Amino acid sequence: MAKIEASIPKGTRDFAPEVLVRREYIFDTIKKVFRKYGYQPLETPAMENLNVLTGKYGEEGDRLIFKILNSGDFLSKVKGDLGSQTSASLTSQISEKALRYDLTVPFARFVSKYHSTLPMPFKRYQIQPVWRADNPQNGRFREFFQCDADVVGTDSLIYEAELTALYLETFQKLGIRDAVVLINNRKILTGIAELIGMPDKLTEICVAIDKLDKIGEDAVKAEMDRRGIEPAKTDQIFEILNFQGNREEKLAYLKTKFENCPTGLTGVKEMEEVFSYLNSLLSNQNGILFDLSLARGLDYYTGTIFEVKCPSVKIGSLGGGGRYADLTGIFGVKDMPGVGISFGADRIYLVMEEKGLFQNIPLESTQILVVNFSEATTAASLAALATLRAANIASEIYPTPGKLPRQFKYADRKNIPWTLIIGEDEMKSGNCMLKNMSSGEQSTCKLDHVIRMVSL
RNA sequence: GUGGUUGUAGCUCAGUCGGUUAGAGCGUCGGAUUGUGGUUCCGAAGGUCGCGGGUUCGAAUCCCGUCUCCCACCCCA
Repeated sequence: MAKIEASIPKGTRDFAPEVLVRREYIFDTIKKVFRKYGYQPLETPAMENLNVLTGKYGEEGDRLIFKILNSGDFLSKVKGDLGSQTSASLTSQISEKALRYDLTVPFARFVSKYHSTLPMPFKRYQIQPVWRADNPQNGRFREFFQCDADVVGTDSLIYEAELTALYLETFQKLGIRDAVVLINNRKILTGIAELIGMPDKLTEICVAIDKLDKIGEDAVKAEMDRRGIEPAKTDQIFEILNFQGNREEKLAYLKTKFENCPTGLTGVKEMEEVFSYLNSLLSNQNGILFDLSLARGLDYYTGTIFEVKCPSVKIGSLGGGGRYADLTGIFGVKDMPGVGISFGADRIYLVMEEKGLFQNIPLESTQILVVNFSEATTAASLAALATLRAANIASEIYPTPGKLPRQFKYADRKNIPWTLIIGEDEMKSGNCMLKNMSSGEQSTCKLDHVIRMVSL
């Protein structure tokens, strides 16, 4: 039989046990905080109908959606001559399903389908993989996990403050102490676009200034020029973006700028409201930064926008989110505003690894390895194993009798902290021997003493 | 999707100008060691040199294609 290469698709990963233990620690931490803030779990299918996904992420986004071929002889159903098709016309005929690209659109679909039966406002969290046909890079994969929390059915800005607090608490719990939550408001950016007389260029402006911290002011200005924004207007934009001051000073400055700009003023007022809630909710707000240059590329955001950065590690953002005025309109359900955030678990992992934050997470799963001393003692060892498991102690037995060194090595490899030996001598006296694998100390005792020792 | 880069044992990497049987360390396995591992010593296994084609008397080495890794762009977590 021909040998098949044991490779996996580009940008995907196997998660070995020692990696997965750490990933699960991240997911568990996030999940616990989500629940503590009142968010309920949701899962949706890996695949969605293609028309649910297309057009939601811009032209670039459509290109990055993984499509699934129809079943059966899909080519025979193509209308007209195969050779004269474009990729787009062919795709729509041979594919009607695709892998989900994010968790927000499937959530919107879910809410649209079940809104009449859901408690409103509906708060859900969702931790599942998503797929993008992007080229991999550091911290970028084709299959990766998103951890989203959203609340829909309300435009209360209390949730903006709540999600900010949720972000900070989670990163504190994970040990990423220098994580910074950047906050801005799309209406302020809209105001700026109106101020310079180019409201139709909002998306271009956002895409360009979103790169500010990555490529610098000069490069952003050059990009704005390419995108059809005159240098004089760009200078006007930067005059506002570069304003130095604390929250209150920034807001006061913007108010004077937006004197004749209702949209911009609304943005300022929303920020004021969010900050007032935050003042009640959080005593320490060091990790929150009102950043006028925060823009975010996605166009469905209409109000507050968030992004989490870790300044000490060279990697993209660790999370992001924002408020959207209309989540479900495309599915025919009106008046469903919402706000949500997302954690990038894969990048959080890389940051924690780089900072050495996994040291304190125990790698072991099994607590006791029961040594399989000899054929004569296997039965007694199995009985002890059953007792340990009945006492809720994670334990396992070595499969083949004999060769103590090999059994100890196995315990080492799996980071098992204790071994339990029942040899001929112990069996006769009705005892067992418990060995601490890191200190090497061992003592003979009764099994129920072992249970007490290890349960400590 | 565009451009650059990388690929040799399970892992990290040598391999000269194209030349006989492709090496090392670590790891694995066996033994020293039939009641004690993480130390030591001895020994062994393990390779379609990413894959496919081409040039050549001869290719890990040169050429083309392709896949993958990493990097940049686009975009994003």
